[in-house]
Amino acid sequence: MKDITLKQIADTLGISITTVSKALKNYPDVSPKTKNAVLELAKSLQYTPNSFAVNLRTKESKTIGLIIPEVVHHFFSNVINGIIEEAEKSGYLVIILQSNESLELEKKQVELLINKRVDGIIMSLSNESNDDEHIKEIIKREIPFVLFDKISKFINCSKVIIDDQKAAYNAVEHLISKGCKKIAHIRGPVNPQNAIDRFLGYKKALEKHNIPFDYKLVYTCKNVTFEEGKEFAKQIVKNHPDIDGIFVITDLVAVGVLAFFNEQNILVPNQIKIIGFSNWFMSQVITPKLSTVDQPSYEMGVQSFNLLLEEINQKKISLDFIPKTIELETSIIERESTSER
Amino acid sequence: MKDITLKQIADTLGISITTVSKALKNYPDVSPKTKNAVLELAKSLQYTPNSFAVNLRTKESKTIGLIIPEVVHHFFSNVINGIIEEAEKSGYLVIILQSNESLELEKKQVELLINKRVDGIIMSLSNESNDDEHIKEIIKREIPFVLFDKISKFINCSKVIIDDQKAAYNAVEHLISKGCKKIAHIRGPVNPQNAIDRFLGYKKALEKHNIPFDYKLVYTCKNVTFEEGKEFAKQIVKNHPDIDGIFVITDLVAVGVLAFFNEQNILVPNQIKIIGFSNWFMSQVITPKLSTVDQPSYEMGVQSFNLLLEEINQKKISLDFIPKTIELETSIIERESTSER
DNA sequence: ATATTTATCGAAAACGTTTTCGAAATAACC
DNA sequence: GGTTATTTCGAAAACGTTTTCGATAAATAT
Repeated sequence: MKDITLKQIADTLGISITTVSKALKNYPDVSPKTKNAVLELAKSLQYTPNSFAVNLRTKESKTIGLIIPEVVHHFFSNVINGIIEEAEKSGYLVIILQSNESLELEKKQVELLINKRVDGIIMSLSNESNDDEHIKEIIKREIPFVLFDKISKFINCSKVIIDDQKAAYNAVEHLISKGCKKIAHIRGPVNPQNAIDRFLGYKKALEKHNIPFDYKLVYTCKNVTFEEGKEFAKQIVKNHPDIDGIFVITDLVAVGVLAFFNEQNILVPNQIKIIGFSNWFMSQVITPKLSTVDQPSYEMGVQSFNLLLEEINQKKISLDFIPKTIELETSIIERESTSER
Repeated sequence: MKDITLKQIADTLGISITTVSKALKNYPDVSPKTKNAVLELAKSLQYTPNSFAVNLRTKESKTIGLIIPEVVHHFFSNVINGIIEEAEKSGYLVIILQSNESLELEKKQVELLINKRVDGIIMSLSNESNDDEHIKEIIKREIPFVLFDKISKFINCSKVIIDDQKAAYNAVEHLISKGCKKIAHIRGPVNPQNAIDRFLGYKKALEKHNIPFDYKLVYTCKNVTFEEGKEFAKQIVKNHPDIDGIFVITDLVAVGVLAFFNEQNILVPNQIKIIGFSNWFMSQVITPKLSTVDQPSYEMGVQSFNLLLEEINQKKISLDFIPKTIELETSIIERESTSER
């Protein structure tokens, strides 16, 4: 059961490898008769070109790499979905690697992909990551490169993002419009840009509506987990029993907050209103249903791939490619956790 | 910014490509002096072998393919996680493709991976899939192949599974031990083996405890969604108000059931007890906390890859490989939804 | 008729590596 | 001294494709 090669087709047909190759690729300089003969034989033999040889010859593998903090995550798994499906439309396959939010591991994964010689890399930075050496290496080697969601402002490359600051601003303003006077913020880790921006949006909304900012009302997640949500909720009611609204960095943590309030029979939205971020599927399933900011995760995947593809194709022609940034729209989804009463 | 090749190292050192290659691969027939020179230069030039050329020459790509019904799924995303991490330990990368529960798409994905000449394929069958042509093609081509979770009994290949029938039996017996007398089953689609086995386990447990089996108490999911869970819960209370226990094919659907009961103020576990399957993270977060069957998803990924690796290595030596089946343990996780009252 | 265009083909180089096998040089032996 | 082992190296083939470019034959034009 050996693989069929051009040579075998050429030999059985008594023609050259060149002609066979040309026939299969529809070159104009092969007669209809021989072309048909080749096509027929190739089909009956189930010939498929040896991709290893094609890769070597064409210097591309029709494979891209994707590095994300974690696969088991409602947001990222939806992005994966978008990337995989969009890539397949253009004949690209996707290799997925995780950084587990570790800079060290992220570096290793980048190295793996570079050595693998993927045609491009899509990435969302780990919490520890900024414009480090491994990223510079990607840029230096002129490997098509797109960042999404968790980006760094200092990296000059194509990006797919949302306006985290504006989205957060809107979320907090939503709380205010529902009558909240004292609003806490459970924010993401200190480093990632999106956590910073959401925090800034929170602060800005307070200022805008003349609510004094109090850094004691800001709680900072380390691992962004359900458990952290529960823990911070506990601290919030203990330290600031008069708080009537919380803006939470992401739905998973917000669900933790809700879980604690449910246990303690603290009424949401009556006593405290909660708004999350990212519109996780589960947030409309729990009680009370969680208000949130919709972040188009699947669409982010689609756009990220298309941006990468553009760069791949552009760089085949000329190396001077101007990075582009696509900003996707978000929207407030109002549910029970912020209803008026 | 051209890639470094063996030839360049050879030329600058005034030696042959052969010797450079040997030095890098630690062949015994190269003197310590030249070896060091090569190693040093290679390092300073950041040489990495061109994987396209290596693939062509060695006929392997250190890449495997993974086909699953869907990425955005608590069970499968955990399996992905296990496979990716385990594969990386052995220097393998993973290409992920989805079948979206469609046989047609699954066939296409298999074809893509075969043409890509991956070193092996790990797969969980779509609901529509049995022992079809595309699977036979994998076997015929002697591509290392592992099925996990959603398998077919008629395919002779390595497998990683759980004993669905036994697990379901235990789940239903758990309900009975908690006092349930009339137990409904929301089952998976008709075709998949695991849905069949779980149904059989349900039936067996009833028989064993002298509870008459009534096919009217079996509800069959089409899409296995949250919404279906809600809908079936509605039907159940309407058609059989005296039911006091439900065994649900998977946690997501069971959460739907709980959501409906919450809305209707039907008390769980007091009026009806519920047990799910697969131990989704969310099931311990909702109210009431869902009892379930723990299915080791991450471990399934790890074992699947290791089985595949075994087959890959074995087939390098000799083509007659005897498929192996690994059966992983499950356990009942008792939470609020089946507590005594 | 010859000159020129057009249609059809194939030789050969190239992509970068791995590995076999033989050659050369050196060391060891009697 | 010559013979045999040992060490160290490199030529060359092979993996299977793509593409350039030149060659031949046929068709058209002059």
